[in-house]
Amino acid sequence: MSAEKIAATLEADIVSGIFRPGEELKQGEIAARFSVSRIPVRDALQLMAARGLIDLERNRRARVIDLSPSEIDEVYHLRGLLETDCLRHAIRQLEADDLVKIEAALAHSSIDAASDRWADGDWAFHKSLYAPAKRPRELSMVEDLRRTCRIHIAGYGVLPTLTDRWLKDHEDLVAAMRSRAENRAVDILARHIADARETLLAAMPG
Amino acid sequence: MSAEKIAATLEADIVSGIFRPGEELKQGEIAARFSVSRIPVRDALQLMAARGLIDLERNRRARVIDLSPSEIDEVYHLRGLLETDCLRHAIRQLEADDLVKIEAALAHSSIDAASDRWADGDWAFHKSLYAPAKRPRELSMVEDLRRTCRIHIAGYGVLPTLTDRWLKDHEDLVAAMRSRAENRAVDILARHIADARETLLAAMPG
DNA sequence: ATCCTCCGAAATGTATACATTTATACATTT
DNA sequence: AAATGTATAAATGTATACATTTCGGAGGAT
Repeated sequence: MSAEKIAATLEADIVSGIFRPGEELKQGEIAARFSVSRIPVRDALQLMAARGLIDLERNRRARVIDLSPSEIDEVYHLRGLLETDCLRHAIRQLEADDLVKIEAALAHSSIDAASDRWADGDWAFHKSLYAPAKRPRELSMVEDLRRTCRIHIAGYGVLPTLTDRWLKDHEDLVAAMRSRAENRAVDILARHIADARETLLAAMPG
Repeated sequence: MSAEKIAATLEADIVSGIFRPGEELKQGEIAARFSVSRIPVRDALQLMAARGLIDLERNRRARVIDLSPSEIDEVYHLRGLLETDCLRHAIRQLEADDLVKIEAALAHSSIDAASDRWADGDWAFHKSLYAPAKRPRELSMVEDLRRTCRIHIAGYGVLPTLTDRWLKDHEDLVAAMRSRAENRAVDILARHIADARETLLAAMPG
């Protein structure tokens, strides 16, 4: 079991809420769990820190990130900025087969909407929206920000309330994209993200 | 010598152009240079990878990042998006003592403009502009993007041509901030960043 | 009761030794 | 001459052992 696989397994545990924000991860326990020495575990922890899943300080135990409401607020602000920018440029470069993939992702995410995999489907859908912009670095930054949100959503046990509205937003987004209505699509997306922000902040203490 | 210090020293070498884009970093050589084993060197390399200085692949040597012109283009686009956003929010929350610090940073950066520390002074100045926005995460992302640019600027031996214009932009930015002219300040900054983009791209092959 | 101080247990950091994978040079073939 | 295959050298990955630092509770002073 190599560092990458250990990191991937632990990441799944964190975004699914098994490890919650602020929880400590001990090198020795992880090493025992995967039957390896602490060396590859240390590598795995550094990889996870690079992806923003945990905080690492020298000589201190690793901790799952635990953001304050104001930090969460900044993350959602950045998501609004970057995701609407991706969407704008996606619409400007949209081609026919892009829409086919978007429709497929929409259908897939609708099926998963009520299951515990809703977050995976949601990201796959949004990723398909942003893909035509061809901005790999920007997309990767969005992915990091969304992962940060997801860790807290899972950790605080937030269930998507308003699933109906959430699904309708997705459908409206696709409709706006099909008619190249850039500003309308951006407005829908901005409110969509603002709604998600409210839902998480409402569940957070402090 | 701990991982953090090794990483800091190597970072200084990379942003100063001693190690150039694409150059390989071998664990053994670094370990010998700092008189430590390869374990803390591996930690240092992971830290550097997290900050975007090098690329790390399993079983392969670490390499200083080496972006294509189109990737550089995306980085400057992101800088424009994030830095203008920081500037807007800074102006909206600007207070008297913020301007004092900005003036000081401007004076300092003007002194360093002709020396080989011009990039440090430039970042210190821009950081003082964005600080009033109180967006630590956004500022950190800007810092990462700027570091990426700086590695290539140093590696390709780009000297700031147009230093006069560059300094005038800084003065104009401060003037615009003092009069809370949000749109004017954003326009100056956007062109300022676009100029930097052109200067680097012109020096890059391909 | 609350706050220090100190000490032992436990966790992290590092060196060494060895295993595994990659890279370089050279021979062989087309 | 270019391309392919192979062996040797060199680099990276990991386990173990030990050094260093932190954490948590016992004990005493306020």
